[in-house]
Amino acid sequence: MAAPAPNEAETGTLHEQIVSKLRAVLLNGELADGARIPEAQLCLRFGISRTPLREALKVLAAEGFIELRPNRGSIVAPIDPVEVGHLFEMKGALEQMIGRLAAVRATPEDAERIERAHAALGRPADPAAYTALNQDFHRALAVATHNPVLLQSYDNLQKRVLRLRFVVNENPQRVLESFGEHEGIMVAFRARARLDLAERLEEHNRLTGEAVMRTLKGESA
Amino acid sequence: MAAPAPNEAETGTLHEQIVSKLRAVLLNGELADGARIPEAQLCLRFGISRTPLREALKVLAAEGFIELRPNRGSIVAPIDPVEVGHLFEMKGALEQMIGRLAAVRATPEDAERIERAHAALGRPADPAAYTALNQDFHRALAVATHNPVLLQSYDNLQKRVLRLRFVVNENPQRVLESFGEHEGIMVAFRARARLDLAERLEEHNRLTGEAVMRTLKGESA
DNA sequence: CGGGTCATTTTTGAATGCAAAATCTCGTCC
DNA sequence: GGACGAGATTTTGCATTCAAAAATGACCCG
Repeated sequence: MAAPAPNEAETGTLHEQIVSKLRAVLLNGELADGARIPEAQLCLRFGISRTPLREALKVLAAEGFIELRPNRGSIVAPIDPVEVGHLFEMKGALEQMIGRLAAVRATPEDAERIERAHAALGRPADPAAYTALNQDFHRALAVATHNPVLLQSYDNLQKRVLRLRFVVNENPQRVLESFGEHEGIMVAFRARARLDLAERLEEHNRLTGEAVMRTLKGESA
Repeated sequence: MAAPAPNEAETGTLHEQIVSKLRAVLLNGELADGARIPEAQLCLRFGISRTPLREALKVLAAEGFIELRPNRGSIVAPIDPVEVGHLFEMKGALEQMIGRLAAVRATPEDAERIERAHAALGRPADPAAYTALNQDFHRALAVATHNPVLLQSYDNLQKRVLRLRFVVNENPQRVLESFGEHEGIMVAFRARARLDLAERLEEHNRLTGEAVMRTLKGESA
């Protein structure tokens, strides 16, 4: 109940709602990686016909969550370790930018949201909750840049990374390390030290990415 | 005939082709900023029915080229100076990343493409061609990062910026300055000086953005 | 019993149809 | 002359339908 943050609200056009719901289905891991998308079933479930559902599928495909195979239906985009590396690399660039901008632009309200998200993360409940709270925290920093173009791109990357949690279970050792890094990030943020914050965020992202990549490689081997 | 580079090829699924063609219509300035999208007309022109066209519209809306107004049709996304600032800011982060990565990862073939694109830009033909050649040049650098996630995001930003050329005619003074900056970029690239290249690309982008913003403000005033 | 072929069923992609909403038209009144 | 509003017209959004492609599986033959 604490963290409804990264989910889109029930608002907006019907089309947007369908896109959100469909994305949620993918992010909840209801459909295995590489699984066929059950169009008919989802239509039933959402109470709509195929036309609007397929519109949503095309959007999600453009966002990288789904793969469209001509005449052979859509599948949940399979996780490709090479692509995961690229995702984290790209996210690194955004994290740096977030650090530089958030330090300068965060309003008192932003700062409060960030502090709260960090505090919530400080008392880790179950591992499943950790991932969500962690994303809330980082997203709060992204919001503080007040750049919606950046935020949209960041959200997309975060969600694509979020899918990985079903194939690489969170590494407890890495989670512990994260807490220390988060503290450092907060120190830099509170001091509004832009370059320091940027560097810490970038490094935190890099370390997380490396841990994920190691696990990915380990599990495939 | 020289520069077919940034346009998607005639390949891919039918859906992708429709998206490309539609994007081309928008980028060619056939439809004024804020104009209603003539669904029926485009269906005729592309020889398709409304269903696949509307799928493409949703994708372009998600990419930021179109605005969907419930029950009131889609319009060409109006140019908002604030958003333009955000676009350039975001692009700045990517340019930096491109500099750092391209310097290290460019293959000899990449280098050759970059040199050619730069040479083509060196002998400026008409102003319309300049914008396209300029984008080719910068895109060649982005390609040299060998990161498709980055490239896709970069392409999207470039295209959104490209639309501006119909509202802010290229400033000759600024174009001249660009040549110098491009030379500097090439020097850094040939030396594979990652930080120098990153900084030059970032600055070049910033200066371009500032020039565009000045023109935008001037014209609205 | 395994492999391969052809008919059947299912699924996909796109055109068409239909109800609801918005827009336009034109006559009326102030 | 211009503002208003009822009715016709167009446009939108979605459901439905239809042809073509792929998946299934029944059958045959070696």
